[in-house]
Amino acid sequence: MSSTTRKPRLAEVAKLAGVSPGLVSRILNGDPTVRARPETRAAVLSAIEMLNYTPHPSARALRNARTGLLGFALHHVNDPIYAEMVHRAQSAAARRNFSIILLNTAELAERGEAFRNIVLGRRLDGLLIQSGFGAGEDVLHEIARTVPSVVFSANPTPDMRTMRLDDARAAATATQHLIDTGHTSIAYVGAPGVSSERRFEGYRSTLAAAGLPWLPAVNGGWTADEGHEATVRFLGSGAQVTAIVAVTATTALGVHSGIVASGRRIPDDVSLVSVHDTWYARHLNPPMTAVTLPLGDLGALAVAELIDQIDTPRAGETIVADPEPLLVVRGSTKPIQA
Amino acid sequence: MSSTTRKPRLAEVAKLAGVSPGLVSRILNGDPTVRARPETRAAVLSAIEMLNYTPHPSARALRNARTGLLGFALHHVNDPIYAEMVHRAQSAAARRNFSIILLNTAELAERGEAFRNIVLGRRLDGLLIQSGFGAGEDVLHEIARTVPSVVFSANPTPDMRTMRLDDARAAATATQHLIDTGHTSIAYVGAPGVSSERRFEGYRSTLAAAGLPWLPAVNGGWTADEGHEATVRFLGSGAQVTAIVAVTATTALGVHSGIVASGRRIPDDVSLVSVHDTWYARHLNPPMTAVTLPLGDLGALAVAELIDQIDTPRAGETIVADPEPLLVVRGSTKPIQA
DNA sequence: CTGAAAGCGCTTACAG
DNA sequence: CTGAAAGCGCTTACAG
Repeated sequence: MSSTTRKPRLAEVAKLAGVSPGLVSRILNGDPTVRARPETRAAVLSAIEMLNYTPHPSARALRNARTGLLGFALHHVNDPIYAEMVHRAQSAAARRNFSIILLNTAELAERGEAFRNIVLGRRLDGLLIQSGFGAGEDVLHEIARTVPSVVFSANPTPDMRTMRLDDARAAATATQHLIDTGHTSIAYVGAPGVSSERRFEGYRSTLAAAGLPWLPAVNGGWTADEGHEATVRFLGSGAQVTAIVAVTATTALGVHSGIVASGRRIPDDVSLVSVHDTWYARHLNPPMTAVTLPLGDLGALAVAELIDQIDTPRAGETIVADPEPLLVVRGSTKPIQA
Repeated sequence: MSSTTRKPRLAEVAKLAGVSPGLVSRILNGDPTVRARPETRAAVLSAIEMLNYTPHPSARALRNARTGLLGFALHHVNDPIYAEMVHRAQSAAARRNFSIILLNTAELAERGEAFRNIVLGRRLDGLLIQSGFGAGEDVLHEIARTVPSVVFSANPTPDMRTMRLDDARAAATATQHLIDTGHTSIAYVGAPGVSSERRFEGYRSTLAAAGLPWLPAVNGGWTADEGHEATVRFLGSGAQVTAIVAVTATTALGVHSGIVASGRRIPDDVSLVSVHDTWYARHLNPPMTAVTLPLGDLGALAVAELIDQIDTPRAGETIVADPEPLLVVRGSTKPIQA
């Protein structure tokens, strides 16, 4: 049982190799000033190997004021869009010997104590923050100013590196597709938070530019269940739209089922476009037309960006990425006069 | 800019309160032998408050040989079932002042180096391991023996605390539902790994017990895309089944779309039951009948169990939880003679 | 070029 | 009951 064997320390490696602890440390960290004889170096390396030595991260962290830990503050880990993002962020971090700690935005925003304990208390090296999904985000932004951070947000936030997602443009792309295929009566199902407001604005302005009427946002929330309820209510109240733009992939799924539950057909009676594409979109019946934003890539990019920032601090508002939204046409939309 | 202000140390709190560092530490940690005068204690507390003091976790970790970090090794964070589990595990951990670090099983199994650096190197206090989904898991089990762990698995693994999911029973419940509603020609769409094999066995034995024929598992993989391809091939090859049991929620979605793509109707031509229920099941068209296993609860429970185990080590194979699979009947199944 | 020593910020036996 | 001191395992200026 190796479970009872204590882990070897640097000093033991040094003793075994017949050198000082300092030298082992220097070799381990690739100190360029080290000019140890090849056989000395080999002895150190083989001692490390022999003892299966691994440096103690807490000791290192204490010395270096670096934990190798990145926090990822999310509203919904179980949102497929962000799950993918987390997944990619984790891989990118691991490749650079960082680890990702999961943080819950709601918990953080609610309990100042949690924020203090976990974010400040853990001495995280950096923070990724999903923003724009609700109230209480001021707290998060405050945190973001005390530690290197990348914020995923529609609004470039002053004094913060933000990874911009062009919400408005994505919604505009979705809306334009519907206009291009002859729809003139188009609704938007949204959710609370700035992100949705921006998408609504993309929807509204695109319709306005085309000289078409727009409707106030139908409040659907960020989940499929909420999207479903909102859609059933909306269509049940006699709304005569021929097309809907949904704020995100989860909500869109609920809108999808809500349209069906209301006894209308997709796309014959109502066309549907989702902002955000995800793995399940193509498996729906009918498959969901969607606007792709490469959030997985952004997750990886944000980690790279964040680690760079930790190494060489830079301040200020920076738009790091701003990918072009891509339309993927599937079965949930069809031209109005077809 | 508080970003430049150094964080206060224990010693500074002590100075401000006019006591020794040791006493502050004792008060902070609720040492029961402390009998400080109320005003002394108050002075300490208010000094902490005033400086917004937070103990340095690396210093503590170094002293206590405890990091407060739990690793969660997963195959697919973006699988909705496990995303939910991670979410709940995170909450449960946060409540006990532990943090969850995301680990990728595939990376761990592939690169021994990653395993060494991250799992041993990080000195994680404990490990949650999703098992049964592929090859190379021996490495994981080896790790699990060196640090307090809880393994999610069908098979209680020797020398490990395992949180058992009764895969076989869940699949049996799904299959029995189909038998009860008159189906006699039922297929199973599976995936690689022990988990799926166990579910297959549940399927097979239930049919056998009913005197009905069973088919070899259709290999669908753990994703919707794979489930889709496998189903299209399977049905395209002229299979005459009237019902399918799918290994998990993601695969089931692909089977769903695969049936539709093959020109058959759900449930009129083919009924479909998913092992595992998830948030999107009810939003499909038609909604998916599923067998619920409370994986979210298990995630939370596993964390509690793990932390207990860290506090008071216990060894050996233990079946920690074994919830009853619950059938949720929705629109994707219907009686054969209806 | 390498070794000895101090110190990162805690906690806790040991004295008093 | 509380303080002074040692030590957790590293890293790195400082000597040599």
